[in-house]
Amino acid sequence: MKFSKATNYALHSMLHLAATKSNTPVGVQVLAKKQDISPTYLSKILTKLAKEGMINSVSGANGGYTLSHGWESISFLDIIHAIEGKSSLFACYNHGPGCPIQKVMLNSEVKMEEELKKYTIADLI
Amino acid sequence: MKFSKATNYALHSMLHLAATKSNTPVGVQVLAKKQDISPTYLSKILTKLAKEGMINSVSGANGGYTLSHGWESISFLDIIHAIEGKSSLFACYNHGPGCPIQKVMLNSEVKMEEELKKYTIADLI
DNA sequence: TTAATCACAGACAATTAGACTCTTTGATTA
DNA sequence: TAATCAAAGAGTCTAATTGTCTGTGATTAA
Repeated sequence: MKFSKATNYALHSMLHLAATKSNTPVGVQVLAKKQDISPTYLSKILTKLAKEGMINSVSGANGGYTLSHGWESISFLDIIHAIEGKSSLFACYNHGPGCPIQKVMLNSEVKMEEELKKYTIADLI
Repeated sequence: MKFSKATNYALHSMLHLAATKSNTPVGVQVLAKKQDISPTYLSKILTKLAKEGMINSVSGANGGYTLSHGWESISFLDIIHAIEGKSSLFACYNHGPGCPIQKVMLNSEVKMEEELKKYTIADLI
């Protein structure tokens, strides 16, 4: 029961891109070096964000990644969902539908998600 | 990023014990059969709960487990912590101390924990 | 008192998820 | 046209999860 490191890398990459005022793309090497991981691995993580339309990838020499239009409204929850998926954190196996334990667990999970929805990367700049 | 199955088994075992009105101990076989897992495995999970003082183990013939005195005040969070540990869900690796991302993550986690603290097994009876 | 029942502990095994690396491919542009 | 880049696939290594099997010692019902 932990957030994955990939989620950490994704959030920090987004923060880096947001802190970069200019619109010139930031290469995966730069982002990877700062986080001390391999470019190929980070590339995979960023591809997930790109598929969700949160960032744009620019191919070619001096290419890299830029934030997509409307990035200011991307929440923490959006980024987390892009990396970890959207399925709920708790599953009841034996009890049938309407499990009272699951109700409590889901309700608690929603409280966390509500909070994660409130914050955007833009709030940290 | 999922709660473990062990947590599910622990919560359901607690619910079963609480729903058993009599004070006679419930054997691990009974609890395991209902949840369709092996008694030895469930025994390991229940031992964790016993070490935290949430349940009592009764050895000998017709032994088993009973809820400990004061079980009504045991929260969902207590049970989850007993199984999953108490460390936080998110860790920042590269950024130094005072990472703004971590602040948001921890804050959100606290919201979930506050909710899990509100509910007890007794609330489900 | 003896045999059954139980908790408990430790060793072991299988499966899955996490955290990567390596290599190739294909697009873009300096 | 050669360098630079993203993207995709296969493969690897490790750790955690999810168990099972076996043995030991305590307790008690018969």
